[in-house]
Amino acid sequence: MKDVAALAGVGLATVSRVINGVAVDPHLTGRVLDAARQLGYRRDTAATSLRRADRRTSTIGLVLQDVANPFSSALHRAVEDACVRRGLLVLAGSSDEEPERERELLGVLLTRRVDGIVVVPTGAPDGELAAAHRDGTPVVCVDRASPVPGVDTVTADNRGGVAGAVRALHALGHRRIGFVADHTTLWTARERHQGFVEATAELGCRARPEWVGRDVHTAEAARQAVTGMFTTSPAPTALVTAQNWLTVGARRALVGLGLHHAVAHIGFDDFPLADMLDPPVSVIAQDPAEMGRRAALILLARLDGDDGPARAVTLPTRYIARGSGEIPPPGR
Amino acid sequence: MKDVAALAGVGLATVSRVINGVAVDPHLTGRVLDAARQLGYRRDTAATSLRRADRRTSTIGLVLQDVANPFSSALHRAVEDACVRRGLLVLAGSSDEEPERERELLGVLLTRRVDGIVVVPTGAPDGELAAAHRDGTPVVCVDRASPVPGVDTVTADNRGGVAGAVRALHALGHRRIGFVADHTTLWTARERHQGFVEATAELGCRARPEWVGRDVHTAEAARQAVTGMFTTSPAPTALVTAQNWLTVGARRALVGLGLHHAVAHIGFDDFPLADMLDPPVSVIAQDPAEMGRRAALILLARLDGDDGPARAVTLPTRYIARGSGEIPPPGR
DNA sequence: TAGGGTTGAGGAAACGTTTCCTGGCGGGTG
DNA sequence: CACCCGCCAGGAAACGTTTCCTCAACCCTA
Repeated sequence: MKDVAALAGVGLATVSRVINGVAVDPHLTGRVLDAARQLGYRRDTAATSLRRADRRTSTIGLVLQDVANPFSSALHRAVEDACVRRGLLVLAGSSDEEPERERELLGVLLTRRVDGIVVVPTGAPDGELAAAHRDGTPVVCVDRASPVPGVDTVTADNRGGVAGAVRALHALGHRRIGFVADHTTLWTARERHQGFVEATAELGCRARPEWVGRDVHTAEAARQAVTGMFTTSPAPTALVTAQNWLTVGARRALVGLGLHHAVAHIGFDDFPLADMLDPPVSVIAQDPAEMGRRAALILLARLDGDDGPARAVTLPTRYIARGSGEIPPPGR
Repeated sequence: MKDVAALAGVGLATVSRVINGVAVDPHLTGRVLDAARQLGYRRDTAATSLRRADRRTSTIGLVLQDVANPFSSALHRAVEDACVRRGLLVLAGSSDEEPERERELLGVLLTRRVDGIVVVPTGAPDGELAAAHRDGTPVVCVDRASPVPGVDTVTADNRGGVAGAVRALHALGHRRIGFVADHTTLWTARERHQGFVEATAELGCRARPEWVGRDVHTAEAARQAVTGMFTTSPAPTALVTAQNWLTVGARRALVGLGLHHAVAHIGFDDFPLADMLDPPVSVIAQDPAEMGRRAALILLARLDGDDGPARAVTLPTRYIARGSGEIPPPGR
């Protein structure tokens, strides 16, 4: 910058003004821009945000469960889209559901002085998250309830979604319904389980502990759990799986048992190619892109000075009937 | 930091030393750490990298085609994994195959003074990429050849992979083989097409222009192209699709025509659930995670001072026979 | 005991930028 | 014609760190 100023024969302040688009003698502006181009000048964001009055870095942090999970990457993309329009860059990382890693990641982001944070919280009490919120860095929790109070959240209607699926299965005549969910530490897993419990109770379905798998975290674990569930007697006639990978694992199990056309199955969260499996898989779809978009919009509003009370957006889920959920119980 | 120094009753330099783990009187260290904790002190990365001798920001940039594409997100994850171990943070963005967006993104990354860049280049001549390389910021191109010479690259053996698939189809008796590829601007699309052309020529297959679709960019476009291809006469008896979304589009087309068990089909690049379709889809698999890992390792080596000649790693592809590629031609 | 060497902490400069403040110049008015 | 006001560009301070340099204190040796 010093060199640019020297080459253009102006002061540093003028170069700064030109770079920042502040009105300046057009003649000087031209000289500065020429000099900058000639020297390949590039303003340093670190120094800029260090000195700037608002201390903004034009960067927001995004803490996902795993950038490679389709749900997460759709979310990532939606947040990115909302942010580029505002000239913000997204710093994304994977927590892998580990509270320790989440804290670490948040720490790094805060150290980088991000303007705001969008996080899919592991749910563990998190000092870093609380600190960020306390220090005035806007935080938005997506997909799951916030472990610290007073934070904006965007979640799906997990309970209602699962309950709706259970009711649909019941209406088809199913009375023995199995359920498989992720780690109990996860808010979504608990909510979905709760939705299942409430709906089955309300409908008077028989519930057996061996028809409910909890703390099932991978597709492979789901395959094993479902295989076990359907080789006991009596076995359920229908199944609800509470996460996309578990749904896939369950499909593998049912295909393996030759039951894929015999057992009704509804998964929570849509996934690519669900419509191309045999039979096509019915799902309770959430809209990760919309969740990301809403979260980003709230964050941007906070960055624009919105200091209203914490918002808690709940997005509806949508049942997509494709076939696997429309299989009647045997004998009907 | 000033406050910490005051509270601990030491100089700024001492606080800096303690924070950076430089040996200091254990008694003072304790006082400083206590004061820091008490005040919630957090060192500012911007200021740090501004002053630091090596000017390192502990951040690397990653420019992907689309963070939501499974290939990209697997790559992203692999790069992230390799980097966290070194305490580096990953700044990722989507170029959407638009050279303009790629330039913009690279510009923002360079302005942020990232330590290095991993990029899936659109292929358009890119001044920013060239500038980064020239200015000494290590750059590694993944998946595609670099538009600027002298840059490290990690690519898959696209040509060989497609040629192998064509040979396998030929060995099964297929003589009329269709091919669908992405935008001709993409290096991978050109390479894969080249592999197809070379292999068919070598084997003496009849080639018809209407059996080759190029510049097909979306799953829907692929569906239409393949539907058209298989409703002409004579139609191919086998099909190779050169990208994962095109493969999916082609599956939809074949299912729509009722030909999914009649036409042999091999896709380039594996995708989740390929094994669960009907029939399971045979693919030429590349290993995006390995590509990301290798790219990250090269980048880290460069950051460690490796200034050897540019490396060009070509990773082998692997044919995965699942069924769709093993369908013989009619009458055999 | 005195001097030199070594160790370790503090002060201040520097990193690249923005922003405040000052000073010069030009134009308008009395 | 002279004075005052306003505008605009330049100089310098400041942002939060690291690092160089200085200086004090201590120990060891002559």
